[in-house]
Amino acid sequence: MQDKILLGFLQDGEKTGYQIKKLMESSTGYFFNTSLGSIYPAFRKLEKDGMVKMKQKVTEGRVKKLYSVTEKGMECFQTWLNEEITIPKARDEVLLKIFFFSNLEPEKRREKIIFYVKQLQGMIDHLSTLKNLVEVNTSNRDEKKVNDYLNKYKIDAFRIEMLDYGVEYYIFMKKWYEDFLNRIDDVDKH
Amino acid sequence: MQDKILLGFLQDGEKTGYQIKKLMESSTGYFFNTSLGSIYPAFRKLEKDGMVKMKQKVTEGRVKKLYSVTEKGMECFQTWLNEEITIPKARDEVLLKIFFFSNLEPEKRREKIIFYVKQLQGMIDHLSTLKNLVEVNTSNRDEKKVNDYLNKYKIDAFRIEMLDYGVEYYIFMKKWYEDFLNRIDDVDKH
DNA sequence: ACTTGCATGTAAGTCGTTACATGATTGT
DNA sequence: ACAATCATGTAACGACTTACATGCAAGT
Repeated sequence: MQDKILLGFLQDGEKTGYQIKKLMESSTGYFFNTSLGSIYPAFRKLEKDGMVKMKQKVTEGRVKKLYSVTEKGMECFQTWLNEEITIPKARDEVLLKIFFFSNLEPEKRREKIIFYVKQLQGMIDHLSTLKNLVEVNTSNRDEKKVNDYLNKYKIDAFRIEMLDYGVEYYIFMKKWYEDFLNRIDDVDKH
Repeated sequence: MQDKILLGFLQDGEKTGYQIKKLMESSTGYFFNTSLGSIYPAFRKLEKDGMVKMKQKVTEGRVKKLYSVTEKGMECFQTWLNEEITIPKARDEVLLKIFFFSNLEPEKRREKIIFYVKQLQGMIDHLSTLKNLVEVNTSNRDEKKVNDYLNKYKIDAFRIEMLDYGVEYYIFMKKWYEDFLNRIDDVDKH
């Protein structure tokens, strides 16, 4: 999957590993983010397999390794995009803790959930801000400015959709945990 | 995390690795499920670290290795349960594909989403059935039967909550993807 | 006789992280 | 001068999966 995200980010032109890391942080960050320590070796492997080609370039005294996707890499990426999509495992540690919540004192349970709801609110705020930022920058009358903005951050309709999904997802979770808190409060009052 | 789920399942008595695998399939399965190939080595490590102790028992000609949690294991599990809970990364491959959806033909995009929505419905049906099964079995007048049932599958209020979360979670996703489908249909009509 | 389920285990491989290491440039 | 950011890389480690390997018991 690591390799697919790299090929994906190279679809609109050559980039360095560091650049991709920065793009990831500002876009896929909330659901997918990989460390530089796994990006660089991944690029080496992709190059070995003929999926990407590397071009060294010296800019402002710095040696940069620009990677671009090859024909073979394009095919590989398309194949992956075309594969049937299946439900992934949630692998959510929070759910696991709640599954074992009977082993924790009632007070502590409440504490944990209240703290978690606060964190979820923070995430909602953060993603909403990002989404608003995009909306403000794209509602400008100056079409050139809008396009420059969209291009700089590689934003398209689907990437905005992913921001929307993030907001809605965390709103759902927050609501569920708030209701859950009410339910366990009722139980504990007995 | 692997080790924590094992310690968690041992909280209500000694079990074999195989038993835990079965319990996982019928309870945490939809959000957490590990293979036997990682359960057995994990138990060995836990034993080496003094978290669990093993007792060999011969039942019906079969040699079983029953693990039980030690004092140290109890502490370790409690510490884990008490740690502040933080938002985990979603790491959802589906989101990643949609992020790169502009590289796929509009028709294929629709196909993928329609297929995914069907799968989500299947998941909703599956978890709803499980939840109903629990509800039917616990609405019995015979209290002994109810307790036997709850005990057999190690069900408590929180484990039922986790089933509820699963149902609600997949309903949320299904709705979002259905709305998403309508939105991309509108865009493609231009 | 055969398949399914119970029960355990190992080996190879994939995937990813953190920590360490280096060094240049840019802003304060 | 100093910190932050740009830019790349390696080593050690952790977590987990699949495939392989074994063997008994129970049901059909």
